[in-house]
Amino acid sequence: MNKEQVAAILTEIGTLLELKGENPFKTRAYLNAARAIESLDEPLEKVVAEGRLDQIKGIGESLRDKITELVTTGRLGYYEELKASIPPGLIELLEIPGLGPKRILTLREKLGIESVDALEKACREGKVATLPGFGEKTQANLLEGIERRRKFASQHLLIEVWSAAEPLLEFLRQHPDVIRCSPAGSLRRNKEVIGDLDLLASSKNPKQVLEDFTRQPAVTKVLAKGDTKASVLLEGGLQADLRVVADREFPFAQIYFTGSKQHNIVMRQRAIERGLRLNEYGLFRSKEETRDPKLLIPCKDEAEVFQQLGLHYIPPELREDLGEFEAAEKGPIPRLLEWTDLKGSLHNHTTWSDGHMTLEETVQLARSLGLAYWAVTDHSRSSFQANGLDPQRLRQQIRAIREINQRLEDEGADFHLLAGTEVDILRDRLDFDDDLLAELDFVIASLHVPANNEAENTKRLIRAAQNRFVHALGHPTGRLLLERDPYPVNLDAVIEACAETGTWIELNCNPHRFDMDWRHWPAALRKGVRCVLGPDAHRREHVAYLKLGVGIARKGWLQPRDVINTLPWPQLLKALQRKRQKL
DNA sequence: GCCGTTTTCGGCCCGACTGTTTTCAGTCG
Repeated sequence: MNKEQVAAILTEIGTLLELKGENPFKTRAYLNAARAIESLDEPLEKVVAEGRLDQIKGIGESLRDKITELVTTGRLGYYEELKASIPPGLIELLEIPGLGPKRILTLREKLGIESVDALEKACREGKVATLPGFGEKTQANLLEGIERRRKFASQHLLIEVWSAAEPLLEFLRQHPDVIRCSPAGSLRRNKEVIGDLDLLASSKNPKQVLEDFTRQPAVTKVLAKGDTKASVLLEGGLQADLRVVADREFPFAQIYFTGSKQHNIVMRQRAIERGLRLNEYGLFRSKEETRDPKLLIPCKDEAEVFQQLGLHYIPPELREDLGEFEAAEKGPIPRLLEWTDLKGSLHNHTTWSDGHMTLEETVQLARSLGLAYWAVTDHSRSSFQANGLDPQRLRQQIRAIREINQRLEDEGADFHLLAGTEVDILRDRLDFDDDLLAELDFVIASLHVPANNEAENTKRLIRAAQNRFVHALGHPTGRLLLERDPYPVNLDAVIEACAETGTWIELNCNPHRFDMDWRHWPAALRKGVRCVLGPDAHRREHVAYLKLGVGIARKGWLQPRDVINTLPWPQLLKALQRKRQKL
């Protein structure tokens, strides 16, 4: 059983315990352990075999034994008994906003409700409103929650949430009563998938700001509105929360509402260790709960708050409690990749396969962005659904690209178009022979038709990495966010093979993919693997994906030196030759 | 269930909002 599977079971145990009304800290212990297992950068079997499980922070005696049982036998008696004791429909009930373990228990005991359907029926019959702790309003809200859940996804892609956030941020920037404003939550942390949109503002007149916020054109319903906070629903079902604080409180609120939750727990803990108290209103010289301005340690921005807690500044993207504290204690966090570091783009399509730009339009676009190079990597013939090129068409395309480059050179332009391919990784070989691949400047190899078998997929990817003409592996897990899980593959082994052969791995910047996942990059970097940031651009507007991808790359701790397409043209040429000479 | 230069027991981050209540429980983030 691999890390992801073990983590999923531990998380599920946490949820089941929550439903049982167990001690919430016990629930949290399971969720913490799941996270700890997930972020392990060595094989779980190895840690178990060497008896090092309980050296991991958050895993004690009991969890050590349970994880060992899972890894060695593939089963866990405790989990199976727990699961059998709870009707499966209850987990779904927990997803209805407004329902937690206590109310679910009441619904179950008084009305025998154990599923969303049963709840809906009871609400419609008016039975729920009669229960203690419930009322007409709660009943109506539950019904609405059920309907909304049916109609809209509860999770949204980063790109959708940014599009919704931008007009709201613009409204805040323009508002006469707003002093400072900022995105917050998982949006500011650039998570690939987001639950709801969090915004923060400072003002002397919060009531007015909140009032005007709830009247924005995109708002379809006001869920809550108080003196400091409002929640609304936007078109498309996305929930947006705005919190308004005094300007003095802004940096503290920014830290608090940016999260993550786990990151904040450590921050508060650090404050307590120093005899201080941290909340969204400030950092106070007090052990007691307080908002007393006389005890406030004033900070003008987030960096000063971190400094007070003995830390260098931690960029929002890294605030996941996945190693940022250890790093920020030791010294400054390295400068992470920025959009302006990119010198070119290496994974792109044209009208020759399934793209919507011609070669000429591609050149125009890339030059208008000030890029120094751009690789054309159309699909290979087996991707017939994408109008993949056969060897003859690819050779034609290479000639066309060489002609364009000749013309650019004659014009004295400082721009280069690379001839490349996104070659399919087939069952037993690549879609093009080595002699054809050797004619290309850049080769990225992708698995588009995976097997339903981890060993098989791993083998295919490793074989592709071992080919001396393959520069990079494209979107190495094939996941489509909110649509399709990654295909089964042993990524640790693939990363190992890429490290050995000097093969780069793509961080595909298509917002549906963001593949390879940011969580795997720190381990890959430690092994010496480098990254290609690929927009996988099929249309003109897809170049914007590069910018989004930079946000994800930052979550993976990628620095400019780790990313191939930050290299200036002459160095890129050398880097492209290296593997062919080495193997 | 985890954890410990204040602790091996008693903590574990903590405040806002809603709705059902007449002072607060439950949920949420």
